Amino acid sequence: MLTNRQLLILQLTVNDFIESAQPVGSRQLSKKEEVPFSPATIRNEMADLEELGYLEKTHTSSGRVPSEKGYRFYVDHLLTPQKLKMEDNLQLRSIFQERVLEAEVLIRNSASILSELTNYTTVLLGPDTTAHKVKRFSIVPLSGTKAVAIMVTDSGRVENHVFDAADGLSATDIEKMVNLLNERLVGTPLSEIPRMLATESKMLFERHVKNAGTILTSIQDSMIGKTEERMFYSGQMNMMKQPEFNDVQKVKTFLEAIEHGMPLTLFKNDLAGIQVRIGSENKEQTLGDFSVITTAYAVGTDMTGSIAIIGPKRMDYGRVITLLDILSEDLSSALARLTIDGRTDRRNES
Amino acid sequence: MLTNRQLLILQLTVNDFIESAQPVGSRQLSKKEEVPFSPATIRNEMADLEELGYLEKTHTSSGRVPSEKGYRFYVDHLLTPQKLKMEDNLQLRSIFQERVLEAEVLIRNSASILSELTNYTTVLLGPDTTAHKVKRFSIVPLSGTKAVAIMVTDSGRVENHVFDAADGLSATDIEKMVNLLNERLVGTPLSEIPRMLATESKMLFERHVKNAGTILTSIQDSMIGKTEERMFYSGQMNMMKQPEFNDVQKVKTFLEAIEHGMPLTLFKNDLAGIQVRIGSENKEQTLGDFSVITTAYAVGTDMTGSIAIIGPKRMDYGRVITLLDILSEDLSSALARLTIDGRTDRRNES
DNA sequence: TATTAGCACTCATTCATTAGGAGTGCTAAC
DNA sequence: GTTAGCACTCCTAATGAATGAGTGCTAATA
Repeated sequence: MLTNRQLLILQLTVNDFIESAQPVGSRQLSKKEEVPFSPATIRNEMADLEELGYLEKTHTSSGRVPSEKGYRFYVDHLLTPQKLKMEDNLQLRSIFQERVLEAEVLIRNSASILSELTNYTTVLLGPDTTAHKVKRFSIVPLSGTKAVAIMVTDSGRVENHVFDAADGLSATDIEKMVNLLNERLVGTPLSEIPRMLATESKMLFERHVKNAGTILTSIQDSMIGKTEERMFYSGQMNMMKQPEFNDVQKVKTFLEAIEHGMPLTLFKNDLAGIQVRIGSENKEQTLGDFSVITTAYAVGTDMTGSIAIIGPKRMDYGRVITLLDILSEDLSSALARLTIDGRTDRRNES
Repeated sequence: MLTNRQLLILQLTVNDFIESAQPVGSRQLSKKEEVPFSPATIRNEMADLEELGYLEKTHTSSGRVPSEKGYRFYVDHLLTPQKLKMEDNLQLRSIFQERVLEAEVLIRNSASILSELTNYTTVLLGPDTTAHKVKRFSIVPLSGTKAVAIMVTDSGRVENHVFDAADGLSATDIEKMVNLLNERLVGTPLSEIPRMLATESKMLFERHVKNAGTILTSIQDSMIGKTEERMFYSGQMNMMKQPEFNDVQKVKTFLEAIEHGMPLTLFKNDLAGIQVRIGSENKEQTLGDFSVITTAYAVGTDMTGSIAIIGPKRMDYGRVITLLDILSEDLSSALARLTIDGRTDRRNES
C-alpha cells in the first residue's frame, strides 16, 4: 500500500518526533543522511501520508506529528529491533544477581529498574495469589485480650492481623483453635479459605472453641485485599521529565488518576507477548494521551503477572518493548527458580 | 519595641500574604476594616517594619512580603488561636472512631488525614520500636530447602524473612531451634536481639542445631531496617496545589528530595509542644524554602513518635499548629488505649 | 505632632505590533 | 518523477506603549 519512500519518511518522522517532541518539518528531515530527497519531495510525501491519516499538523504551517494511526502503523510495521547499551543490560540484570528469596521484593525491584531505565511510569501486577496454599496458621496472644493471627502461605508470604477477643481467650482455646485450623485448612488454596471458614468448618470450630467466631473473623480480615492481585507502581514522577508534561496541572491530573487507582484490567496482559495500547485505544479516558505497553510474566507453571509501562503517546516504543521482553523473561525465570525449589541454583538434583 | 499599630500591620500583612500568596500593598491593607489608617500611614509603618527586617519587597515598587524574621515574629507573638470548623473536627476525629488495633494503621491514617486537612505534606515518624519485646519466634518450612522465619513482638508487629538453608533442615532441627529461640529470647527488647544472637546465645544454638548459622543470619536479616523508626509520608503531591510551586522543576526538586529520604532528625521532635522551623532554620538546605512544623506524640508511657508537616514558608501556621495539637493528643490517647490493654474501651477493670 | 493627601516615580504585566524563522502548498522547470 | 522557487501561514521572540499597583517623599491638615 505505502511505497518504500513513504514508509521511510513515516518511520523517520515518528522516530524524530519521539526523540525531539517537536513537529517534524520537511527541511529538517531532508538533512538526515538516510534521506536523499529534497524537502519538496518530502513535503509531497508527507502530504500524502497526512491524507492517509498517518500524520497530522498542529497548525496550517507546522511540521508533521504522528497521528494515533501513525503510531499504530509504526509499532506494527516500522519498529526496528533495538539493541540495548551494555550498561542498560548490566543494570537490568543486576537485580537478578543478588539472591532474593521473596517474590514480592523481586517484583518491586523489577518495577523500579524499569522505570529508571525508561523514564516512564511502571505498573507491575503481582501474580494471582489465590492459588497459593496455606502452609500454617498460628495465633500469638499479646497483652490484654488481644492476639495476632498469622497465616503463612507456601510462597512464603506472611499475613497477619491483630484482633481483640473481648471475652478472653484461654491458652487452651487458642491451642485448640490453631490445631483445628491447621488440621482442616493447611493445603487449601487461599481462594477457598473464605468459603471454608464460612461454611463447612465453621460449625466444627464453634463446637470446640469458645471464641471461635472472633478468631475466624479476624483471619478473614487478615486476608481481605491480600489474596487479590497487587499493583506496584514505580516512577510515577518520571512523567515530569517528559516535555509534554511541563504543566503542573497535567502532572497533577496524571498522578491523581494513578493514585486513585486505575482498573487493573488496563494493565493486565493475559496474552502471550507484548501488547501496545496507544492513546484512545486505552479504555480509560484519562489515559487518552498516553500509551500503555504490557506484557505478562510467568510465576511458576500456571500463574502470570503483568508488567505495564505508561508513557506519553510519543513513547520510545522500540526501547520499551525490548526492555519489557528481556525483563519479563528474566523475571519469569527468576521466579521459577524461586517457586520450584531453592536448590536449582546451587546444586543438581541429587 | 514595636508599636501596636506596627504589630497590627505586620500581622495583617502576614495573614494576607499567607492567604493570597501575593505581595501586600498599603492600599490593599487600608481597605480592611480592622485598619482605620490611610495607605500613606501604612506605607510609613511598612517602611519602618522593613527597616527592622520584618518585611521585604520583591522589587522596588512592589508590595511587602514577610521576611523569615517576620514569619518568626508572627509565629512567636502574633498567632491568633484558631478554632477548627466543625467539619474539620469531625473528619479529624473520624479516624479514631473505628476500632483499629494496629498502631501502624492508626499512624498511617493520621498522616493521611493531616495532609488532607492542611494541603501540605505530612511526615509521620513511627515510634522507636527497639524497646518492643519479642513475643514469639517461629519457623515455617516451605518447599525445598526454604523456610520463613517469623518474629512477633508484643506490640503485635510481625516481621518475617524467607531464607534458604542450603544444607537442609530437618523437622527436628527446626523444632529444636524454635524452642531454643523462644526459651532464650522471648521478652528481650528488639535492641538487644542482635547482640544476643551474635554472642551469648550463638554458641549454645550452634552446639544443638546443625544449621543454626543460617537461621540466625536470616532472623537478623528480618530485623534489618525494621527496628528503627519508620517514616510515613502522605500528601507529597499536595505541594503542587501551592501557587509557589507552579513550576514543574520546583515540584520535581521537592519530590525528589523527599523521596531520596531526608535525615529524620529534620522531622523529629523530642521536646514537648510544637516546634516551628522556618526556611533556613531547617538544617537541610533543600528545605530552605519550606517551613516544617513538628510535634511529638506519645506511644504508651515512655516512647514517642513525631509528626511533621512540610509546607511553603507561607504556610498557614495557625491552622497547622491547631491541627497538630489536636491530632497528637488524639493519636497519643488512641495509642495508649492500644498498648496498655484492649479492655479499656469496652469494659471496666473487673 | 501625628496623619494624610498629593505627586512623581518604579516596576511588573498586558497587549499589540513587528520581524524572523520554519514550515507549507503549488507551479513551473529540470 | 523530482526539485527549485515563491507566496503564504503561523508560531515565537522581541519590542515598546499603556496600565495599574505599588513606593517614597513632601507639604498640608487635624
